[in-house]
Amino acid sequence: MRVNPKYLAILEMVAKIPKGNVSTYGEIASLSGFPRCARLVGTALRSDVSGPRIPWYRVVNSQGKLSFPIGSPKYKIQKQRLVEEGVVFHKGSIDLNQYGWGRDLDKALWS
DNA sequence: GCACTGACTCCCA
DNA sequence: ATGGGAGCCAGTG
Repeated sequence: MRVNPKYLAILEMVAKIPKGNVSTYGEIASLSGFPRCARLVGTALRSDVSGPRIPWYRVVNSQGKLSFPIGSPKYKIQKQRLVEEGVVFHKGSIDLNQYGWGRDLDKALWS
């Protein structure tokens, strides 16, 4: 009810994002079994507003930025939340290469 | 039931 | 780097 099973997968995935890390909509979509359905993730999160239990703020777009208009209440909240978890905003953007979920490993290999 | 919109992403000019 | 177009699925009028 309220949410389709698909959403549950997405929400679960979001909930699995390690603290101090962030992920992208596309990433979540793929990991939850819906490649190219980034919008579904957004819709799912939006629909799941009912659940403060989901760390939706750990989800950012592929540009490493928040998907809300700058200055928007949600933007501020999300940003603050991330900062509190140790995520650093670099010029208004997050370094996915460093905080992206799963990217950190790649980075280690690359360095 | 159709059409538009939206917390997106990718690809090409 | 920037902008436009297509693709994806659900929610809403």
